[in-house]
Amino acid sequence: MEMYQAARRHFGHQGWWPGDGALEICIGAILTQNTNWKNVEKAIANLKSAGLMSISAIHSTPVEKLAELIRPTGYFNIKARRLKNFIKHAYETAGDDIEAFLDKPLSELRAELLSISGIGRETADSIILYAAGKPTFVVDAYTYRILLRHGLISDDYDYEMIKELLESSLPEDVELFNDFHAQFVAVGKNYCRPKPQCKGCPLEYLPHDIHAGEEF
DNA sequence: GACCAGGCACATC
DNA sequence: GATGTGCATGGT
Repeated sequence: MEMYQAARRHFGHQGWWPGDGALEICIGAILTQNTNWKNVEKAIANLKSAGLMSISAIHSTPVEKLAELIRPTGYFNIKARRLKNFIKHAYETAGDDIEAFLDKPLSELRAELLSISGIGRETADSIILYAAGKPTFVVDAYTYRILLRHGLISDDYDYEMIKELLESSLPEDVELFNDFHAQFVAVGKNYCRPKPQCKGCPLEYLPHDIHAGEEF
């Protein structure tokens, strides 16, 4: 919590997800896999201008055409398939109604998303938190790196362990989970690079010797 | 030119 | 279960 407050003082409220509507958030979550968000924005703009911002429209579009439109995100062939997989599942279970698709208990939705090829844990949690508005903590490469550098986890922590640590250390609150993850990304982009460049990091005064599992 | 970016599935041991 | 590899564009 202390870490969140320090970041928030520096960056302010982030107001994520940068996207418009639940379906666009789901699409963005898939397209941003291992990819800069700027490239995702271009791809989403391409989809929009092609009139492909509904489940049914994407469902009836050939995967080759989707691949061409999302080219800027990299991995475009595989991501086109992943997007189709997600859309096919949503279409078959909820038709054109993304809200209806997302409207189910968190654990059920998570299991369903994870069963789709191309939706892993981070993508599933991003969809659950930012599109469905349910309290799950999104762990990403920045989260791992920042917690590691602060000695809050060891390098053998996997995704579920980090998620558990954060969720058990914080009040279960959608707004908090939402903005905290956004703060992790803001800190990570600006200060916590793979090659350490921690100068000026708003978290740098925080103690680095706290042991994992303790409140912070 | 090297390195990085809000991962994931699959092969192999 | 852990480790390695392919996927690919665009910015610094």
